[in-house]
Amino acid sequence: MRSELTEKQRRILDFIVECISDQGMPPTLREIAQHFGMRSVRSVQTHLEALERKGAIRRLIGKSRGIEVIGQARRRERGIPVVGQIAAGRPIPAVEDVQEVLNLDVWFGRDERPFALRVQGDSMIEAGILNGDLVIVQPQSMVQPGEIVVAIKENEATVKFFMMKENQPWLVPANARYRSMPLGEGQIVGRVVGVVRRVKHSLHNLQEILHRRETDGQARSAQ
Amino acid sequence: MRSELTEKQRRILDFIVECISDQGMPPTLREIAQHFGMRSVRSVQTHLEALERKGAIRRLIGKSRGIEVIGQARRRERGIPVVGQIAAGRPIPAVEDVQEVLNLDVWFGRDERPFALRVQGDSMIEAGILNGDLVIVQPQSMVQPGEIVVAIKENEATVKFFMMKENQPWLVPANARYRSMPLGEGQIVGRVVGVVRRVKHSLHNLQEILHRRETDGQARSAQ
DNA sequence: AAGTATAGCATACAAATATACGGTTGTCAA
DNA sequence: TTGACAACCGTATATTTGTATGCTATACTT
Repeated sequence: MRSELTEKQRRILDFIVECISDQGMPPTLREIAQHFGMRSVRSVQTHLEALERKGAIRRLIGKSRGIEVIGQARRRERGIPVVGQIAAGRPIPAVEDVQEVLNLDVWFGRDERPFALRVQGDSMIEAGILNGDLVIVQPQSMVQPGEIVVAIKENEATVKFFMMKENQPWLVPANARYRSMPLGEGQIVGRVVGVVRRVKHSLHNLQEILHRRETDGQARSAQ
Repeated sequence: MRSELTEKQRRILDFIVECISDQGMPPTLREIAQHFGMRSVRSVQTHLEALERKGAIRRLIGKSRGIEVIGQARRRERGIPVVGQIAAGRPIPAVEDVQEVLNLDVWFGRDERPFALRVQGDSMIEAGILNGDLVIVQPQSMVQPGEIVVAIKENEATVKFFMMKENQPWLVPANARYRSMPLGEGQIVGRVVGVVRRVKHSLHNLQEILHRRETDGQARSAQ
């Protein structure tokens, strides 16, 4: 759909999105004309008509700044495009096809008020949850076995797998160096629906992995 | 600052924020008047003047819909609160102290146009990047050893650790079952600055971890 | 050759919109 | 009482803005 757009039309659409993003509202026709050095509103008109015809925007008739960008890049002004393919040989990674726009609000249904919790420790490392990660928690008291949950036990919040053992609820870490424990008096706070991590640069991670591999290799050759 | 606002002024400010959030642009004076059943724009004028005087908004003179909401609650309409402590014994997990508001845009400086890429395979599993995860990629051609990078090699995008070996760039997986490979003709697309995962519910993960632990335990007792 | 889409120009006009000036009615503190 | 607000109404005016017409030129398709 967006591929049908002309270069000019695409640039105008980008400008509209940029305006919404930067100054909080769509531009007027004249602001668009001015930005592109056009001396006539008519030019902008035809472009907007084309954009509307191609389904890229919707226009609120009569309203000032009545331009609404349709599609994924809709109202949430900023998002990170999720690409399906990136092509080699392009100057800057050319976004081949934008599959969706990454946005936390949309991802984790914002309606039910989730919250984020910073993970301390490596008890869930085998589930891909590292020390320092943020887990997105959906508050709920009922959870299913196999779900990753946040529970409060002895006044401390912990992230663990949830499972039933002998009809009793248990909290199971994803790290062989930790032990499972019964939920007991603890209470389920919610279910982990997402993980967000900001990757920090440190040689440490790589070195640790290489080291582990070496020792692993030695162990194998020793056997 | 907001506490100085009148009830009416606060409601008008809320309406403005709501408009920006819902229809993507601030309201006109008349839209505000209509919403509150006022029959004169003048009333809205005085309210906006008061709001501006009290520092809640800024006005772009002459511009239609030229209202800009100032302050934290500005344009980032929605975010997920990151909590430091959640308390036991509260009806709904009481957010004790909100440390920050999770927002992808803020987290991964949006200015430099990062994009997201869905990871296929488990070659980075030891770095906590699982199959299906989204990695946030900051486009750049120069990277440091130890950084997780996205590279294109043989027309395929891969996520790997980057390192120098014998003065040559190498791509190193975080999974002992995969092999390192020289970058060779491949090219660096960018650096992984973040990981975002939507946790799917499946017993599989837990079962796999429990199974691994069992076999691990047997191996230990065998030694 | 005719039609259609793109990309411009210029101009006119009506509707939308912000702004300005003046007035009324309360409340509250000095 | 006076003064300073808050919260309204009404009206007038200038500006902004969307919409409507008409024109030129190029490229492409049928």
